[in-house]
Amino acid sequence: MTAFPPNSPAERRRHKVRSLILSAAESVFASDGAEGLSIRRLAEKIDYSPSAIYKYFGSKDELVFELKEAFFEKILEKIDYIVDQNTPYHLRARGCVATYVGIAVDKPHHYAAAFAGQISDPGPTEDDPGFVETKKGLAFSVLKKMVQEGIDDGHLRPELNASLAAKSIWASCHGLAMMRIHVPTFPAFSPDKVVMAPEDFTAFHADLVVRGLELDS
Amino acid sequence: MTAFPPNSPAERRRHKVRSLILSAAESVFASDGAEGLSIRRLAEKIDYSPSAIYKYFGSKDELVFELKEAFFEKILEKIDYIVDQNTPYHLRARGCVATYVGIAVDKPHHYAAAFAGQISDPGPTEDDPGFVETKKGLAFSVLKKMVQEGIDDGHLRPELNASLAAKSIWASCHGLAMMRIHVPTFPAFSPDKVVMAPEDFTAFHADLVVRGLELDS
DNA sequence: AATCTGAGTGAACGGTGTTTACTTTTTGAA
DNA sequence: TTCAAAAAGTAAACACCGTTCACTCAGATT
Repeated sequence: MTAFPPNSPAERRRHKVRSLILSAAESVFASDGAEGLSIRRLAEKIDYSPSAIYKYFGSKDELVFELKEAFFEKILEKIDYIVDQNTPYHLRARGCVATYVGIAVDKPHHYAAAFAGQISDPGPTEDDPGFVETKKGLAFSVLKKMVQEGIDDGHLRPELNASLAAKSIWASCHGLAMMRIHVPTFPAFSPDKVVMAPEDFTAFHADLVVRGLELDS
Repeated sequence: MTAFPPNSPAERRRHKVRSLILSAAESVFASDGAEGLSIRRLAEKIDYSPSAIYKYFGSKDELVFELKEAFFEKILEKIDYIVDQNTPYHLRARGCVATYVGIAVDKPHHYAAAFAGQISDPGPTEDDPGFVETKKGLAFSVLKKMVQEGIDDGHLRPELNASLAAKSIWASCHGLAMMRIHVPTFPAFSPDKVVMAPEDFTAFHADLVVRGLELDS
């Protein structure tokens, strides 16, 4: 029905309106988040009726999902770029942490929303095989690859499992990002508001994370 | 106006209704989160009118805030108990991580909501001096105390700043907790769903975090 | 006994996401 | 070129939401 790239005039027009909706939504979402993004106000902004939007997106969630995926693709690209560089492992690792956290802090609503899906109440549910193709899943794969290289190079402890280690790193980065986003003055809150720029703290955090994996010296 | 503990019959009655609201809200909140907690349905559940609730709480946010604070007080208590034990530093540190993450996973809606305040868009805002008296702030102080002891005992690198180190640990724990909450199958997602119980992964994560602070051996 | 205070209520206000029935425009074929 | 079918767009309604306001009424105070 909707081919990409669009070749017929109809498809081109449709694609254009779709993009219009997405870009208007993007700007609102970036500053006000998902809660602040109202279908009605969005429609008004682009001079369409609210119901028109539903001809392009099945629901608000679906619209927001595209924004989140596009955002995480940007993270994926930057991480991928760093990991693929021909520099020592520990530099790349530190670069990943700084970049990841930096992007998250730069677009806090995007980052927080990207993880704020529904909360699974009970124990572990069955595995989601589609996760690996998610932007998040791909970003994880890249991270894992880097860790594996660190192990193979002899920089990291050989008994480490790359997948587990990467998950731990990811969690640590996620935590710092979320702290920066949700605790306004992190890491400089009272009582001992440490004199350290947020970027320097990120470097400090990265250092601890990397140290945890390194060979005992 | 409302004394505590209540001594007059009127105060006792008021306190009772207040508790009724809170406990009904607590059960809904625990299973459905803040979004799923509707003042109207809550009122219906306890056989009051929606407006009645506003005689006890200024807003839904205020009501939810009490639930979150009570929850984080529980975290604080447990962490405090562990830190004050007379066991080696590394045991207490690992215990803190496991306990913290365990509570968060056990009450995911509470934990996520406790951090899901408004997102501060721009750079660092001015410090919030009241943070230190928050339950979160108190929990941090306890953690910091433990790290300081680890440094003084000679278990951790002496050049470390206890406050910074504690913040890094906190962030790492927060990250794991949030991952467990928001990525349903973490840490066992595709493609290499590692055969490791979530609790064991928490222990692994704790190990890496602790290692990052330890003396080079 | 009269008054006043405060608990509780019903109805409304302004907002939300979404659906339905409808009109208008565009398309593609006879 | 005409005409039916498909698609784009819309207005109005549905079912919610948090919150406020004017109001009643029971219980405590004077």
